[in-house]
Amino acid sequence: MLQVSYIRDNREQVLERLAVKNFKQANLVDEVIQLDDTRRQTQAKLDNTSAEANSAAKQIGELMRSGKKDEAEAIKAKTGVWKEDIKKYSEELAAIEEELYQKLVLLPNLPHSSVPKGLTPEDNEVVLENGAVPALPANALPHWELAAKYKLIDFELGVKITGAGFPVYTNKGAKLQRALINFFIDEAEKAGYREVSVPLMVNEASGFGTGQLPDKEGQMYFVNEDNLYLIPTAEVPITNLYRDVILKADELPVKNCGHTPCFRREAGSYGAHVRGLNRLHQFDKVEIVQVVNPETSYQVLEQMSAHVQSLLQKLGLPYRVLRLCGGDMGFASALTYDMETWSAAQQRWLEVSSVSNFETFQSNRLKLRFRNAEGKTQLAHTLNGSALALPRIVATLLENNQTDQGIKIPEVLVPYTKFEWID
RNA sequence: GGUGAGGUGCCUGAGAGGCCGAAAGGAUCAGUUUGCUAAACUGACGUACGGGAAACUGUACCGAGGGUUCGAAUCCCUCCCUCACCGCCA
Repeated sequence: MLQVSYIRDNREQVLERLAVKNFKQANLVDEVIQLDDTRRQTQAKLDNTSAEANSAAKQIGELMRSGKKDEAEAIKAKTGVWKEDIKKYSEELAAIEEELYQKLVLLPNLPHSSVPKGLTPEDNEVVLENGAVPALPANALPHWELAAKYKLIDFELGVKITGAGFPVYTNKGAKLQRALINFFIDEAEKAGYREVSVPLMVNEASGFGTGQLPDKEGQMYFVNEDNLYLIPTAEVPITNLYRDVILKADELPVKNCGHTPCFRREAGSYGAHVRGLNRLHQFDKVEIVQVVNPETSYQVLEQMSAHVQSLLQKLGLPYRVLRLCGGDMGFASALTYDMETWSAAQQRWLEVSSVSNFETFQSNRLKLRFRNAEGKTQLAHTLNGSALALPRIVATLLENNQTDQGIKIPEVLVPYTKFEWID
C-alpha cells in the first residue's frame, strides 16, 4: 500500500511511475489526494468539536465538585449540539477513510527507475545468462518420463489421494527433495540467514499484511471452519513475524530463511505448460526474507540475487536473470528479478526464483518500522526471494543431467543425497 | 469438546466513572559519580492523525465493535483472542 503523504508530495512522479506498470486507473491518484483533503478537513472539524466538548465536560466536573450545580446544568444543556456534531463528523470521517482506503489498495507499488517498460514476459530484460546448455541426445526424455522410468515421482498416485498437482515423491525422488531442502537451508545459513520454521496456515491479518489479501484471495486455499489460509509462500508467515513491530536501527538488517511447502490453487491454468512438475498445487520451497534500512535495500536486492545465482551455479544449472518489465511484475513489487533455468529436454526456460524489493509497500501495511538516526519511526523496506523452489529445479536437474547410465547428481548434493546416480 | 480466569505502554503490573495517556517497578537511552565493570543518583522514555517554520499544540487509542453518560481503561451488550484445568490425541 502506498503512503498517502508520498502521493501528495510526488503526484507527477507517481503518475509517471504508474504508467510504467501500465496502470490504467491513473485518475485514482487525484481521487486519493482529493479524499485526503476532505479527510483532513473533516478531522479538523471533529477535533475542534471534540476539544470543545472535552473542556466543557471537564468544567462540569469541576462545578459539580464545588457545588455549583446550576452552572453545571447550564453547560450541560449546550452539550447536545456538540454530541450530534461529533457523531456526524466521526461517521463522515470513517466513511471517507474507508473510501480512501478502498482506492488506495487499488494502487500497485511504484516500479523502480530501472524497471523496463513493457506489457508481457517478452518485454522482460535479460540481465545475464550463465552456464553451458548441455547437448542432450536425440532420445532425451522430459522429466515426467524420467520420473516414471526411475520411479521418482508418482503423479497418478497423487491424483488418487488428493488430485492433480499433488505429486507423490518416492524412493530417490523423495530423498532428492530432502537433499535439496537441506542444501538450500545450509547455503542460506552460510549467507547469514537465521532459520525459522513457521506455521503453514495464517490468519486473515497476515494474508493482508504481505498483500495476498485482498488481491489474490482466490489463489489461496482457505480453511472455512477456522478462517485460516494455507500459505502460498513462506514469505507470508516469515514477513508477518514483524507485523506491528518497531525495530531498533541496529537490529537491521533482519535476515530469515525457512523451508515450507507452498499451496496454490492456480485456478485456471491447465494444459501442456503445466505438465509434470511445471506447475503444482503443492510444492516445497526455501525462502529468504530480509527487513532492511531503506538506504541499503537495492544493494541487498543484488546480494539476494547473487545468492540465488550461486545456488544455481553450484548445482551446475544453466540459468538467466530477468529484470521484469512493468507489465509482468507483481502488484506489490518495486523491482523483481526472476531466475530461470534452461530445461534442455523441454527446450524452454523455467522460472525457479523470484527476488523482489517491496520497499515500503508491505511494511506500510504491516506497520513494520524502525527507529532511524533521528529517533523517529520510519517504515523499513522488505525483500524476499525463493532460494529456491524445488519442482522446476528437480525438473531441470533430471532432464539436463540424464545420461545413458542414469541421472548424475551434482557433486554439491551428493553429501545430502548420499548417492551419486539415479539409475 | 467441557469448566474457569483474563486481555492496560517494550515487559511486569496498579487503576473500579471526572484529578488517567494512564501509578509503581523493571528494561532502554542520556548525564553525574567511578581506575574498568558493577552499583548508586538525576533526567528522558508510547503510537497515529491534524495544526504550526519551530517551540509547541489539538484529537484518538487501555483486545475489536457498539451502547449508557455532560464525561468511560473503569458500567452494559456483541464479537475476537490468550491462559489454566479436565477430556481426547501426535
